[in-house]
This record gives sequence, structure tokens and C-alpha cells, in this order.
Amino acid sequence: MRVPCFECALRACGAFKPVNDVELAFINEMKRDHLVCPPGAEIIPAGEEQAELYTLYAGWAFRCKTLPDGRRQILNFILPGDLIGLQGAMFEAALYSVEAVTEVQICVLPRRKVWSLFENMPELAFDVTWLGAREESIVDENLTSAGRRSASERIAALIISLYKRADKLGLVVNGAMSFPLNQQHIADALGLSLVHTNKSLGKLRKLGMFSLDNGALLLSNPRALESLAQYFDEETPKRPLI
Amino acid sequence: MRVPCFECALRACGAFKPVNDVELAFINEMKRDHLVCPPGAEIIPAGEEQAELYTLYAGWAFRCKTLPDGRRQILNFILPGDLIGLQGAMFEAALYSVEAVTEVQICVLPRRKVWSLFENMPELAFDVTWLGAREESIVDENLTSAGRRSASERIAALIISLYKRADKLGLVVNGAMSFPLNQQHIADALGLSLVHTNKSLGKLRKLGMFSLDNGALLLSNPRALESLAQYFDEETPKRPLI
DNA sequence: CTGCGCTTGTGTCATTTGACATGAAACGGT
DNA sequence: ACCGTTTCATGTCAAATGACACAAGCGCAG
Repeated sequence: MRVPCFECALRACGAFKPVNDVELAFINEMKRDHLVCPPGAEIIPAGEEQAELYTLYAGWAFRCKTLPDGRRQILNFILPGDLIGLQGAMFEAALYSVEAVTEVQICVLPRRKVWSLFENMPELAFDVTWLGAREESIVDENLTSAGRRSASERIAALIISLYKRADKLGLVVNGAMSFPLNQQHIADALGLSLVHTNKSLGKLRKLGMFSLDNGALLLSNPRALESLAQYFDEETPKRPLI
Repeated sequence: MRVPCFECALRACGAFKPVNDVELAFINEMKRDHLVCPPGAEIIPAGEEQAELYTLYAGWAFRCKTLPDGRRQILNFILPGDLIGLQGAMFEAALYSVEAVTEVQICVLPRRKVWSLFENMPELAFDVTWLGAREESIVDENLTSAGRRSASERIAALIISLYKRADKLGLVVNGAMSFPLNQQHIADALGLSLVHTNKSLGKLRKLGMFSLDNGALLLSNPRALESLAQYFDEETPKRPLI
């Protein structure tokens, strides 16, 4: 199911910076493959050497670290258009795993071509760095949550940030979006126990902050969530897509 | 107190990847200034637009986010050779602050020259991206601490990781190093209260994990700390210095 | 010297969060 | 229809952490 970059449905959604023909041709040349992985698949296993670089084309995934005794921390969620595995492509070995939440489609960008991108396409190289900085800023926000927000505030911050990211991609219709995470994912992302996550979610739901029925998240009042979480993001310009 | 990059004392310490003459000349050309800031100075204030890029030449600093109600999270500590403000230089506005712990010396790399670096020096551009990925991996580790480690484990992980970073820079002599952080810094970095940090530090000290007298940190048994923290880092190759 | 602010140390108690147990509902495979 | 598995929900109690109060040491400006 190869999708040529010229026909990329994602690029047409309006969230991304326009590219010129030369850049698009280079990206298309760089894309080696288009893979489909089932839910739960490990896209990058922790410790993998010479990991490839990917772009998530469709579906949800996450990046996580696991301690030797099994405790797991989800570092960030990955939505369509996000780069997967930049650290892994820069370093000898990946320091984290990447796992699919839903069925996902990914574009494979071989790591050895990353160097040719830096050599030949400085604009795209800059974009790669920009995307790395953006991912870091998401992890920054998650660290701020884990370190300084209460359980309810963390949940509010997570929901509002995912909602906004999905909204930019056109995945929100009438305030509702498909939300594939289960409570264990949320707990692992926020540094909470499963049970406490469940109870805090229930509390926010009873407060009328959102509703969540069979995989559909509805935000009636995003502002209330924002102020509970003290989460206020900047207006971001269109981001690059590689 | 301008220091030409040809005479950079930091580069001579053995922790950094060698550069060729052309690269070094470019870096020297890029360096606009060499500043000294007192302890507590704000090197980058949160929200600053068009923030410059810096390299920390000497001293300690940190990067942090502050919530509207004043809660503060330190995202990572910055040691000599680390890039300061890459996100700030890529985005319109900095999403975080950077503050000096000790007196610091910083090299100023104007943000408009970052683009010429991507255009003319792909190796150095790659290095910048690599340094960004490295910073992210540090934040990843901090998030794992805040989310999944107990108070004592977090302290152990922080101390061992700072110790190893300082060691690479040649700042450790006979297992001892100068340690300029106070307990408030540690608490803000680990997502703990000041009092609990104090008590947990005391517990580890009584266990003989380390000693800390007037600013000198001594690790008698780094292995014990590592296994308490479940912190095991990879052997990293020499890193770039820009 | 004196007083003040900063940092560290310690005790007591409150709050948040985690651990464990249990059950209900949904779902897929046979 | 039946069964096992997963996910979500809820109660009780325990453990970790935070909040507050206070004291000691220390550097430093007046």
C-alpha cells in the first residue's frame, strides 16, 4: 500500500507548512516504504541499534521508557505527521521504545538518508531539527505535569493538549474526536496508578469537563479544562511534514 | 573577556568530538560574544521572542517552566558544553526560562546565524540536531524519574547522572566534585516538596550513599546509587561542541 | 556587634496517592 | 451459549508525600 508523497492525504489537511516541488521530490525519494502495524506493535524496541526514522501517517502511537523492574513511563503520544525516532536515528541505540496504540501507518525514512538530507536540503534539515525541538517541548510540558500538577490537573492538561493537537489535524468534529487511549495509557503517561487515574477521571467527568463514551471524547468546555490545568499553549504556526 | 574558539579551554578537556579547521573557524565566526552572568541571572526569560542561542562555557544553569500560580519545574540542568536555548532559537518565543545557578560564562551564537550554519556546514547542523536530541533524552530521563521513581530513587538518579556528566568534563577528582545546587533546586527538578527532599536526602546520606559538605559532593559508591535508582546509562561517544 | 535573609534540619499532622480486593460490563473466540 | 480476557468502576486501608511550624547555622549589610 505504497502512498507516494505527491498524493499524501496528510499533507492536504492544512496543518502543515507548504513545500516546494524540489523538497517534495526529495522527501518522496527518501521514503523507502509505507508500513501498516497492528495495535500494540512495537515500532521501535528499546535498545534497537541503527533504528530507522519514521513519520506517522495515520493512527496513534507513543514513546516510552521502562525501568528494569517493569515500571513504565510514557514520554509522549505520537499523532499523524509526527516524526518517530529522531533520537534513535541520531544515536547508536534507541533509549526508548515506540509502540502503536491503534493500527498505524508509517512512512519509513532510512537513517542513512538523514545525512544526505543535511547535506543537500538545508531547509528540510532545519525542519527536522524544528520537529525535534517541538517533540522536546511536548516532553517538557509532560514533565511539568508529572512534577508539579495534581492528578486531576494532569488529566486535564493531557486531554486538552491531545484535543488541540487532534483539532489541528482536522480530527475534531463538533467538539468530539476519536480517543483510542485506555486508562492504563493515561496512567502511564501521567505517572499515576491505574486506580487513581480511574477515580480522577470519574471526578472530572462528574464535573462535566468532558465525556468519553466508547472511544469518543467530547469536550463541552475546553476553557474550563485549560484553566483547571493551567495549560495555555502558544499559537503555533504550521509545522513541517517530512 | 572574549575567548577565541581556537583557544577554547572547554574543547581541550577531552569530552568533545574533534573538529576540523574549517568547522572551528566557522564556529569562531559564529560566536558573537562571551558573556559573564552572576548566580541567579535569567539568561533566557520565558516568553522571550527571538531568543539567541548560547553555549555554556563555564558554570551551571538550568531550564525551567513556571505555572501561572508560581509552581516551578526544573526541566534539566545545563553543564559546560551544553547548548542553551535551541527550542527558543527555533521557535518564535521561548516556552521556558533559563537561569544561572553559579556565575556562568556563555558564548553567544546569534539565532540568525543558525540558518547559515544549516546552509553552509551540514556537519555542524547535524551536530546541533544531535545536541537537541541529547537534551531531549535527558528530559526523557527526568520525566521517567518524576513519573515512576520514588523520592529517594529520584534523588539517587539525579545525583548519579549529574556526577557522570561532570565526570566526563573532568570535574570529578577522587570521586568528589563541586556541587552548586541547593535543596530547593533539587526539589524543583524532581517534583518534590522542599521538606521531603531534605528528609530523603538525609536518609540517603545516612545510608552512606554520598556525602555533601559545603558544596562538595563525594560519591563513595556510585554503583549502589545506580542500582537504587535503576539508572543505567549507555556509554556515549564524544559529543559535539559548538 | 546586630539584625536579617537564606539555607538546612526536624517534628507533627493533613492530604494525596497507591495497593489490594472485588465486581460489572464489553468483547472475541470456540 | 459459554468462557476467558480486558477494561472500567468502586470500596477500604496503607504508604508516600506535602504543609506548617520552628530552630540552628551562616554570611552579610549596616
